Parts: sequence; C-alpha cells; structure tokens
Amino acid sequence: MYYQIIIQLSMNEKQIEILEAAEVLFSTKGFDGTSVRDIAKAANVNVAMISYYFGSKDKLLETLFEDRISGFKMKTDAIYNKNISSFERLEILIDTYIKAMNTNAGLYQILAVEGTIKKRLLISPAFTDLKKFNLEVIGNVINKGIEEGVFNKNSNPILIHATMMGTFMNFQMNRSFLQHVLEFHTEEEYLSYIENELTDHIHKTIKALLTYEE
Amino acid sequence: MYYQIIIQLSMNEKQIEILEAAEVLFSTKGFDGTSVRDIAKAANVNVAMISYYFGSKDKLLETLFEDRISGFKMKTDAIYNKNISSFERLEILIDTYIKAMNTNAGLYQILAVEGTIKKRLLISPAFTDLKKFNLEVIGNVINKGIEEGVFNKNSNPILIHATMMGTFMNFQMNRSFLQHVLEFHTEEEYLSYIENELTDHIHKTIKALLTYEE
Amino acid sequence: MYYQIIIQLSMNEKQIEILEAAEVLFSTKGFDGTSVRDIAKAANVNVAMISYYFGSKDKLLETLFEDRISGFKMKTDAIYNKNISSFERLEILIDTYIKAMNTNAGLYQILAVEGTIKKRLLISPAFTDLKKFNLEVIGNVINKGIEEGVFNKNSNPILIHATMMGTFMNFQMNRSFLQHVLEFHTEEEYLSYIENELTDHIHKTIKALLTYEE
Amino acid sequence: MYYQIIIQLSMNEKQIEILEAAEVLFSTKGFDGTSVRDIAKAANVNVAMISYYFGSKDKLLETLFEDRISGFKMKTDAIYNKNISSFERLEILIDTYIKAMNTNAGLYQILAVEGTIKKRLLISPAFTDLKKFNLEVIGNVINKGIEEGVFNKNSNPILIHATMMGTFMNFQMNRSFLQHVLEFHTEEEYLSYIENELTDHIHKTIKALLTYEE
DNA sequence: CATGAATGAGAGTTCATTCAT
DNA sequence: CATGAATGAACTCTCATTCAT
Repeated sequence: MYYQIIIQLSMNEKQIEILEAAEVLFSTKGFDGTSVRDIAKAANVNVAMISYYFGSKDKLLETLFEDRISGFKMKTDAIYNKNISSFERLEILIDTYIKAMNTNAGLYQILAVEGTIKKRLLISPAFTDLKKFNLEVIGNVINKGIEEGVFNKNSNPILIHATMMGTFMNFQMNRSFLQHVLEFHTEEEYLSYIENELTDHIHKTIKALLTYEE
Repeated sequence: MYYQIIIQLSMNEKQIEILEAAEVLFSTKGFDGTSVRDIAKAANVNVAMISYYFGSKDKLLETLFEDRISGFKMKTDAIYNKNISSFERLEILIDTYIKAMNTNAGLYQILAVEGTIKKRLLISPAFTDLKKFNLEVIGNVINKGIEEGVFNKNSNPILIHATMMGTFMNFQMNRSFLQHVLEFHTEEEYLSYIENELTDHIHKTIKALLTYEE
Repeated sequence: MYYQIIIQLSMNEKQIEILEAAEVLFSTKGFDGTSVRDIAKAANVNVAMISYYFGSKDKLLETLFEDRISGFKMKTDAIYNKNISSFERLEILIDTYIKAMNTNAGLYQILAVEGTIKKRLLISPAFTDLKKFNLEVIGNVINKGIEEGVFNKNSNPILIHATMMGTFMNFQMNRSFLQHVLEFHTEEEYLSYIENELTDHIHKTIKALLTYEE
Repeated sequence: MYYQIIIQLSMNEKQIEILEAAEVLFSTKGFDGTSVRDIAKAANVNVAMISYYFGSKDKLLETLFEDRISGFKMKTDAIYNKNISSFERLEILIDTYIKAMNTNAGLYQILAVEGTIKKRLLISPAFTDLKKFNLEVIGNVINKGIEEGVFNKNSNPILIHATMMGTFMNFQMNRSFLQHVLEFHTEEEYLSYIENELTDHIHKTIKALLTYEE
C-alpha cells in the first residue's frame, strides 16, 4: 500500500483564481513579463490583493509551485503492480510521466523558463524531494528489468529521465517553430501530434535505449 | 565543396562589448529580468549607448540573434565525407551538434527561454532557414543509412532532433537541480559530465533509436 | 427658458490640484515645455499620480479641456432677453464673450498655442459643438438686428467673431511687447487697459462694422 | 527719401537650409515639440551642425528671427505717396500688412506661439523697433486722415493694429476648426478665403472703425 | 572646417508594494 | 477583512550638447 500525503493549502476562491491567472500568464509571458496588475485583471481582483494574500509577487510564484507541485509526483500504483512485465511497467511509467507533463504543461513551462533564473525554485526541498522520488521510481523500474535480464545494465535513470523529459519539453518550447515546420495550422493538430507521434517516439526511444545491444 | 558565406555585421568594439554583456545577462537573468542599465554597466558603457547603437532593447536582442545565428548552422564538410560509414557519419553529426550547443550555450539558453514568449525569434526567416537546413542534414545522414540498410526505415529527423537537442538542453536548464542530485560541487565537474557521460548517452540513444528492432 | 446641463466630472481634491497646476504651466510654458514632474511639483503630488489619475500627459491635457470647456459656452439668458434693443443685445453679447475670455484666459491661451500643434483639440466634437453654438448665438443676434433694419446685411458671424476674439487674443499673446510699448509697469495697469480701453475698442469695432455705410 | 539698412547675415547654403527647416518645423510642431534631430534630418545635415553653426537650439530660434525680421518691416514707399487720398493710403497700408503676414506666415505663427513662452523674442530691441516703426506708420496714416477730416479723432494705432493683426491671426491659428466649420476640403479654398473674404472684411472693419459716427 | 561618436540629464511611464480606512 | 489611493523606485528611451579627430 502506498499512502500519499496531500498537503492541501487552504485557499479561498479568490486565491485560487489568482493562482490560476498567474499560472497562465507566467507560462505565456514569463514571470518578469507579467505584472501583478495583469494577474489582478485576469483574476478579476484588486491589485493589492496579491500582496495581501501572498505577500509578494515572488512568494506568489513560490506558492503556485507549492500548490501545484503534487502534480509532479508520479502515481505509482499501476507501475508497482507486480503482475505485469518489465516492458509493460516501462510503458505505464512513460505514459504516466507524459500525461503528467501534459496535464501540468503550464507549470513545467514556468519551471523550465524560470528555473534557470530563479534557481531557488529548482533546489527547494519540496521540489527536489519529488524529483528524487520520481528518479527513484524510474530507477526501480529499470533495475527490475535488469534483474529480469531484459534491460541493459548500466542504464542511468538520470539520463533516461533527461531524454524522456527533454524530448517532450523540446516540443513544448519550440512550438512556434515546429508548428511552422510541420505545417500545422491548428492547435489541435499539434496537440494530436504530441499525443501520438511524439509519445510513440519517446516510448520507442526509451525502450531502444534499454534493450539496445552495442 | 561547400561554401559558407558568413555575413559579418560590422561592429565596433563597444557594440561587441554590449552584445557580449547582453548575451550573458539575458541568458542568466532573462530578457525581462535584465535592464538596459545592467547591460550598460556590465559593458562599461553609457546607458544611452544601447539605444544609440541598437535602437531599443528589443532590437538589441534581435541583433544579438542575427549576429550569433551563424553559430547555429552545422558545419557539414566532415559529415558529407563520402569515405566513411553511416555510423561514423552519425557520430560526427551528433558531435558537431553537441559542440555547437556547447559553444553557443548562452544563445541556446536565451532562445529556449525567450522563444516561448517572443515567438518572433523562433519564426524569423533567418532562424527557421538555419533550422530547416540542420534538419535536412540530419535527414540526409539518416536516409543514407536507410539506403545502406543499416538504419531503421521511418526514422523521423524532427523527432530524432528533438531527442538529441532536448536531452542536451534538459541538462542546461536543470543545472541547479542536477548539480545537486549528482552531488557535484564545481562547475568543472558538471561540464565534464556533459562532455562525457551526457554526450555518450546521446550518441547511444540516437544509435539505438536508428538500429532498434521492434 | 434655457436649461443648461453641466456635466461635472467627479474629481477629488488632488485631481483638481493637478488640473489647476497643469493649466497654469501649460499656459505659461506650453505643453511640450512643461514636464509632468513640473506639474507634480506645482500640485504638490507624486509624479506617478498624473499617470495614475489621467493615464498620460496627453490625456491630462484632454481632460483639462473637457473639464474647462463648459466655460467656453456663452450664457444666453441675458442675450435672448426680448425687452432690449439689438444694440443693447450686441453689447451684452460682446461683454459676455470678453468676460468669458478673461475668466478662462489660461485655457484660451493653451488652446491658441496648442491648437495649431495638437489639431485634435480644435476639432474635438465637444469643442466644435460649443464653438458652433457660440457662432449661432452671434448669428442670431446679428440677424435680429438685420431684421430690425439696424445692422448691415451680409454681416458674417464667423468674421465678426474672428475680429472680436482676434483683437482680444492679440492683447493676450503680445502682452510682453504691449506692456513695453504702452509703458505699463504693473500687471494691474495692463489688466485695467484690457477691461477698459480694449473692451471699449472691441465694442466700437463690432458696432461700427454692423452699422457702417459703405 | 527713405533709406533702408539691410543687415545681411552672411550664411552658407547649409545654414540657410537649417533655418528653412527650422522655420517649417517650429511653426507646425512648436519649438519644444521640435528636436534638433528633426531639424537636422529635414535640412539633411549632421545633428552636430546646428550647435556648431548656431551655438544652441535657443540661439537658432533667435537667429531665425534676426534673419527673417526684416520681412516684418512695412514697405512704405507706396504708403507715403502724396498723390493719393487717405482712404487709398489706408487700403495700401492694410494690403501691405496682410501681404506681409501672409508671406511670413510661418514666422508670425512661431512668434504668436513662442512669444508668450519665450518673452525675450517679443522684447528684443530688433523686434520692438520694427514693431514701433510699423505702429508709427499706421499712426501717420491715421493722423493724415484725421488732419484731412475724414477719419475719426481719438483713433488709437495700437488698437487698430491689434484688430487688423488679431483678426488675421485668428484665421491662422484656428485653421483646423475654421476649415471644418466653413466646410472647406482643400488648402486652396482656405487660402482663397483668406485672400478674398477675410481681407475684404479687415479692410471694411478698419475703414468702418475710422469713419464710424457714434 | 566639419562630424561621428558619445554622454549626462531628463523625459513619460510602469512597477510592486504599502497603508489608512 | 479587503481595498482604493498613493508612492518611491526603476524602467526604456530621447534630448541637446560636447569633443576628439
């Protein structure tokens, strides 16, 4: 059994609206490119309310992360199911991860962009713990496959993770260029490409990497 | 023979200093997080000089790209050498690309961060042309290998490229976290890891992907 | 009965102070010669407050006009009194107009100076409507006199108005020169001259024009 | 015999071009609304040249006046012709003055606008001397008529002048509004109106004023 | 003699935040 | 408890002018 402790920050409706507005704006315009007035307007609240509720713009970003960070944590129930093969387990793992990235696209985007600037975000205990947990899950899945003799030895979870996430994020961050190159004219086409071709590609890549004979 | 025309924008020393300062600051603090005063101070010039030489902060960013963009273009001499195997060619391709990303780390970083906000950068003709050229080179290398029967058919250059670049950039953008997880205490250790383990991993990944038998 | 609707823009004390400071400064130093910092200092408020309350320096000027523009509208009660002769009516008209120009000297000055540059001011509906109304009143008074056979036919309200206003404004705009020529040493002397000699002259001029036999 | 001393400031071609550009720009955009860069661009010269040739922007304005000021001085040959009646003399006077204002429209415009701000212009000896000379000419013409018994006694040249010039300038400064009210759609219509209707009106006004019997 | 390069000063505006109510 | 009012600081950019060449 796996217990999951969810720390639910108690928030009222307005606070939630502010966070939602902030998430959208930060991910599309960047943290520095978004003013608290933008957020207040989008959330339909008074400007002063942001300082009032969150202390400052910086703390708003941190709170946003703290609040959303649980979505970064992999759901492991299906992964740790013992009645499946290592390959099936791997597929579930990858699907789970991609789904999480798709669901939390805004947050991942913010993290990618602001993480390099506001390093604090990347090294906050809450975030590193989750990331380490995820890397551990990936490590567990790989080790299980190694034990079973179906995955290559010396497979590095950190590098596997970098490829899985990096490939996906590359599509998030170069959207404008790729839509242009792939000659997509609607948002739907792009999202569909991510869900199908890109996801298949990531599956294939990781599987190839784990089974490839040098 | 491949001729390469390098358009050298004629700049004086001060202009070059400004661009260099801007590159460093934009890549570490973001475009919106960097003030023209920061740049002027770092470049040791008067604030007014940035408007004077580049027109505006926005145009400074564009000029920075135009000036640096040639570094994005793959050198193809070694790649198109006919006396090597497809595997050797692939290795050269990957090394060339990784080297380019390492050399232009600042620009890639800025592009990754600002590209999502200032979409103009990603879809400027100069940039898209270069990117298309690079994708074409990758496509050529892959197709040669397919013709020779050593690479899988249906290999997609765009996806291969996304994996190659995405994996690398993931290390650039999560530096703080990864340094922490990998327990590196110096910059050198990290750069060394990128040059060795990460580079090897990318080589292995792409090769696996192209030769993997489903 | 003539009803007059006064649209009172609701303003707080600080806004009023800003407008008053702006009126003085714009009329003495010109719009472009006045900085928002000058206005803020004169109004004893923070610089940011001007943008805060009026949006921009340009909009401050527009608001100033909108707010003061009612003063441009002739009070017609006395003019349309039926129990007076056309000559008496004309005298009241002229006195009313001169009084309005004296009372709103600052605004007239700004309008005269900025109107040629910021043409928008001169052709704004609010302003043109009032001016047309005034011209109509002048036309009515003249026509009444023509009907009564005491004023010349073919008298043109626009030209009459130009003479009335132009003569007056000439004294406003050449104050420095005229004070020098007339050897006045105090402000009071000048104002007194305007109220007496100049006003008499305008009366005489218009009356002469309307009754002059060619 | 009337001797006229023309002080010809020696200027080269570029200086003349600068003055011409400045006259146009100052009259349409105002002194403070015109930058030296605007002038340099319009005159097709280097920015530094304005300071170099004229010392400063302020001195450029002064030089412009000094250079153009001779145009303000009435040509008196025809006026002082002894073989004409006082009425003919008056007509010539008015025509001469209106023609001067039309010819030097730009300068009159600048003077009207900047004179209230830069009082120095209005009280410079060169300017006041010319103005006094003009007033004297007007006075002479009027006195001659009074002597001949055809003009009213107590006619004040300063007030007559204010009416003549004020009426004319009113049309210059309210051009946008008047074009709108008079429903003129071309510049030519307006200029034609000034040359015909307005000029006639001024003639009539002054004549009426001088002959009007109270 | 003329000018491109450079600059300090100041322009209008927006910023995140504070505070009295 | 929530907010309109207010503000100091900082922003980008333009200004007139200077000066070495």
